Amino acid sequence: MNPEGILLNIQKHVSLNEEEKAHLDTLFAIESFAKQHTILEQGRLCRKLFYVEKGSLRAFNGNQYGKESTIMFAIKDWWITDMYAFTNQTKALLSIETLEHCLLRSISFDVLEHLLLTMPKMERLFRILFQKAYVREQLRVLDNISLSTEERYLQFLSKYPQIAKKVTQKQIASYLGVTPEFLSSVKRK
Amino acid sequence: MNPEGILLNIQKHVSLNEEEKAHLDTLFAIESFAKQHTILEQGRLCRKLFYVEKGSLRAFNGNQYGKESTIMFAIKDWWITDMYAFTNQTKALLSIETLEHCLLRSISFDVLEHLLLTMPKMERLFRILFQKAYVREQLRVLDNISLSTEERYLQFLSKYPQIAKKVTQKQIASYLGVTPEFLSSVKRK
DNA sequence: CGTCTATTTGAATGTACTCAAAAGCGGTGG
DNA sequence: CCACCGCTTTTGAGTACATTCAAATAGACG
Repeated sequence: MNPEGILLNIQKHVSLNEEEKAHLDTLFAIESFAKQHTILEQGRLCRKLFYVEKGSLRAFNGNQYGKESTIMFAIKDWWITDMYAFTNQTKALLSIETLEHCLLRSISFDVLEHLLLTMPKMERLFRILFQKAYVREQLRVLDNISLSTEERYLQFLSKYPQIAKKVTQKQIASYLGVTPEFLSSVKRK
Repeated sequence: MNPEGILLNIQKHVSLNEEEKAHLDTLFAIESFAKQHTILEQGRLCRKLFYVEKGSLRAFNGNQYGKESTIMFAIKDWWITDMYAFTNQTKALLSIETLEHCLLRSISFDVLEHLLLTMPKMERLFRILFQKAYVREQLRVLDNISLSTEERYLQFLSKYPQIAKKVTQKQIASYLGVTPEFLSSVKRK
């Protein structure tokens, strides 16, 4: 059991005894992926929820013209999946790719559903995580509808400096919802 | 106990026995507000979470120049608060006002926290609600960064036809993040 | 009926995109 | 270690999208 990994992170929100830790450790599979690997492809069934122990990823939607919109980045200690498709067990709206070598923990929909029903602490954990995730997305919506591109860019840099270091300008542009050319001209300002 | 109200809605997600229903019914206060009443004012402490039994509301952020950005509307069976400020028990980023006469059920932060700790079914309920809310906001972010104003307007109409009937053009514009003048010209198309 | 606000319209300006091309940069192979 | 390749980033010109401001029109409400 990695003392720096998923178990320690879970314990930031709920307490676990040794038995529970051992049990959870068996439920989350360990998966390792090379840089530039697509772990979920848009259109496919989304079966797993991932926790990032090492590395970084990007979730994005591609439209019919090839334009990509980045929904989220994930780095160490973040959870990532296409939550819409995972929740409804339907075709993914998003693709998720590694930006570097990644060490992930994964849990399938069925195993998670069973875990939630049998371990109230996990309902609490995910209630807390989803509550924070909801607040985060709502604040991003507020940024999107109320701030200028320049303000949103600066906000992104100050809010996620660790992510900003790992991703390209083009990927940040697709997260902000502008073209790379325009983001470049905003920086020039 | 209103058979059409909050208890029935909760039971769409978790089962409740008579005792639990009676208990919950006492925890959610009944509040009635006139049209155009501000139930939460930006800058004030956000103490309560509301459930809408009747009526409709709007949550919005006003900036220093008086420009308003609408974060959400709520109609019958929706929950509403400034979730950021409620979660952290800090000053509200949002104001919430009634759009018509409203009948609400409310629960304070402290009572809810205690309820979550003592009644696992409520952790499950709110886990489910926050999960859906997270997905909804994430899809809205995707719309915001990937669609044109016209597409987002049509999406809003088809996704929330009941809301569209109750709100002004100006309020829809502030939800989409454009000026009322521009929304008007988009409709003219 | 009169007042207040929402909606529409239009002109002028600023913001953002498209397309094309040049410049920068990292990785790979010779 | 250097040269080349592919991709990212920058730059610029032309066009489309969106805002501001002002004024006219339409609707809602007391």
